[in-house]
This record gives sequence, C-alpha cells and structure tokens, in this order.
Amino acid sequence: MVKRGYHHGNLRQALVEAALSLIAEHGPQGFTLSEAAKAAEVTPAAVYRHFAGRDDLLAEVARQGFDIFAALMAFADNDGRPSALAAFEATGRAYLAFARRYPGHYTAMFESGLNHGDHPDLAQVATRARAVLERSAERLSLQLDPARRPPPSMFSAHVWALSHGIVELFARGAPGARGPFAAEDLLEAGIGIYLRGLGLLPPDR
Amino acid sequence: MVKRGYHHGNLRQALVEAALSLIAEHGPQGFTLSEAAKAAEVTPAAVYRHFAGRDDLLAEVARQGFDIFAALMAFADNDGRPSALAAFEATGRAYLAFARRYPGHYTAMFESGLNHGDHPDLAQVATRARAVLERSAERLSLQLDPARRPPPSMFSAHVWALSHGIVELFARGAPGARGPFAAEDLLEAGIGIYLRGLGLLPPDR
DNA sequence: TGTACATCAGTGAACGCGCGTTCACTGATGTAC
DNA sequence: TGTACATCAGTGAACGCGCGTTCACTGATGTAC
Repeated sequence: MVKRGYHHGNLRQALVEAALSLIAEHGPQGFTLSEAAKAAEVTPAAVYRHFAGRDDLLAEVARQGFDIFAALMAFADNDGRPSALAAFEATGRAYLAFARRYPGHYTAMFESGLNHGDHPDLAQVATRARAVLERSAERLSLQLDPARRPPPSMFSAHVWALSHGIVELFARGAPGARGPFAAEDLLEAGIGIYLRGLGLLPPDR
Repeated sequence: MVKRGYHHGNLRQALVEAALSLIAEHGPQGFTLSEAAKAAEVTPAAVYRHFAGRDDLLAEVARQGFDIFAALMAFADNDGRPSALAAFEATGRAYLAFARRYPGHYTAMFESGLNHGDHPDLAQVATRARAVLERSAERLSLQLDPARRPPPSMFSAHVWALSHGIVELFARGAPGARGPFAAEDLLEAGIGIYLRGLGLLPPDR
C-alpha cells in the first residue's frame, strides 16, 4: 500500500475497486459502504464526497461493469467477422469469460437488485450492452430462411439466458446444482446444439 | 387473523410462511428473523423454540421448496408418459410454473446463498429433485443414437440453466434484461430449438 | 517569490436504527395419581 | 373428578454490533495579487 497524505488522490475509483472486492467475496448484499471505506483506508463519511450514498456507489460499480461488458462483447463479435456464426459463438464464450474475470462487476450488474430506473446512466449503458448482443444475433439470423426465422432478439435472449443460468448454477458455488461439467464446456455444447436446432450448423459436426 | 392464546399452535409452519412472504417480497437478504417473528405475531425469541436461528429457518424454507419442486417435477415427468419427449418438455414448463407460483421458495432455494453443506437434509432433498430431472433426461436420451448422444446429465443441465436464466432475467423485475417475450414462450421456443438440435424433433414443426 | 484566502477532500464523533441472539421469567398444557 | 407438578412454548428486557448517514471541523491544495 502506498503511503498517502491527507488527500487520497483518487478515492472515487479506489472505492469502486474496494466495493468490487467485497462484492466478489461476500455477495451483493455482503457489501457495505463502511467496509468499502475501510478498505480504501478512509472514513465512511469521506465516501459522501464522491457518492450520494451506498446505492450510488453500487450503481457505479454496475455501470462500469456494463461498460466493460459491452466493450468485451463488441470485441468478441468483431462486427460479425470472420463470420456471423463465429462471431455469435464468440460472444457466448466472452459472456462466460466476463463472468469469471469480473465476478464483482457481474454480481453488481445482475444480482444486486439495483433498480435501473433510479440510475439513468446505468440503464443507458445496460441498454447499449444489450444492443451489441442483439446486433450479433441479427446478423446471424440473416442466414436463416426469412419465412421461418425467429426474431433475433429471441435467440439473443436464449443465449443470454443459457449463459446466465450456467454462470449462476454451475460456474459458482451455487447451491443444489453444481454439475460434473466445466461451465465453459457446458455452454459451448449447449450453444452448439441450439444452433443446430436453428439450422445454422450441420446435424453433426 | 384468528385470535390465539399464549400458545400459538403451529408456530413453526407459521414462521416458514411468514418468511416466504418476506422473501418473495423483499428478496433473499431482505428477510429477517425479527420481521418473520413479527408477521407471525410472536416475539423474536420465540423463533428459537423451533429453529436454531435465522439461517436454520431460511434453510427450512428452501427445504420445503425443494420438496415441492421435486414433487412437481415428478408429476410433470409422469414417469416418461405419454412419451419421453412430452415428459421432458413438461418438466421445463413445470420449472417455470414453479418459479412463478412459489417465488419465495424459489428465491430461498436458488438465490439465498445457503451452503448446502451446513444443512444435510436440504442437500438431500435438493439431490432428489435433481435426480428427477436427470431421469427424465435419461429416458429421452435413449431415443438418440448411442454413438452420438451427449450425457443425459448434460442436457438436463442445459435445460435447467436455460430455465433458470429465463426466470432470473425475464420472469422478474430483473435489471438490464427484460425482454419483449413472455418467459413461458421464450422457454418453450428455446427448448424446441434445442431439442431439434439434438435430433429429437423434426427440422420444423 | 511570498502571502492571503477560497476551495476542496478529508476527519472524528455522534446519531438512531434494526439486527440476531441470550436470559431469566411465566403462562398454558397435559399427565400421574 | 380434582389436584400437584413436570414440561413446554411463549414473553420481555437487554446485549453488543455494525450499519448508513449527518455534522461541524480541519488539513491540504491551488490561485490571485
């Protein structure tokens, strides 16, 4: 830990990072403003120089999470290259990778019970993240017979839900589920079967 | 509310039901022993006549949930009648129905962060519930080419994860996701596509 | 270059609150005789 | 049928704790002249 004087220098971000560790370790509700302040070596009251309160700090954590998430998804999708199919599959893998790599962000984003209505900038970036996924799905859907293809937002939702379910049930110390498969393999196989069902993959590869 | 004397009569179950309402309404962490006691019109201390403490009460809620869940799944599966396929699809629908019908139980089971290791009877009934789903998957898998079929526990996990993801993201006031589809339709369509991918449904029905 | 002063980012003490849990107790119930 | 007594299921007060938040404050920084 670097010694510091009376002024912290970058307390705002230090608090966000302290919150991240706490959330990753103790769950969404295990996070307290006081502990975050302590971890940043600062009085709880100092937090109020930078955030309106506990929820506001939590929302900022989630916001940064969606920001990273959107960037990661956009990177994985790579504007549909080398192919819409490969890009779509890449976003699925990236989803799981994000959940593993940024557990605190993930928790704040999806398990903290934050009301997006109370945090407009959070809602905005969440919408943007979602748009990235839907665009990827949309590109892929163009390869399907127009008469029979489901709406792209639907299979975007399917893959999102499958990914999220796998994260919650099998990628953590989740209760009652934990399976014999690595989450990554489970997701990969699941998406493979799903895409075959859509007619986007040959019957067996 | 029925008037009661000094003795409650069935405080244990009354506390479980109070907890259920609180959990359904305020989330897994919003539940407190004190509030549950209050809702049952009893002193917090009285709870300790029936439960070892807060977590023990929560675990009992989850346990009863898994019990109902297992029964519901077994009913939906109906020992694979009228067909393994129909039975399997029925369990998927029943999963969502359970989540909707028993939101407090569902939350206690899957979102409360209870450690099953600390509650052996909870772990036991959870395992039983899971076995029902795996049996249904197993029956279905017999219809697949043995050389190419994935392990039944894998596609049981897929459907579980998809269902859970849909519940979490689309069937509640979940942040950042809420889609334009009814959760039921989303799940039905998702499972349909998935089963087609497995070769269990014709390319389009 | 030096000084006065406004601005800003922290401190530290205090608050009221609700939490889970404990304890000695007491009222109600049911059983033995 | 009536009474003594053990057992059980509640009460009520108290505890220590950590929480989010407020407030008057003070130390540090940076700018004007």
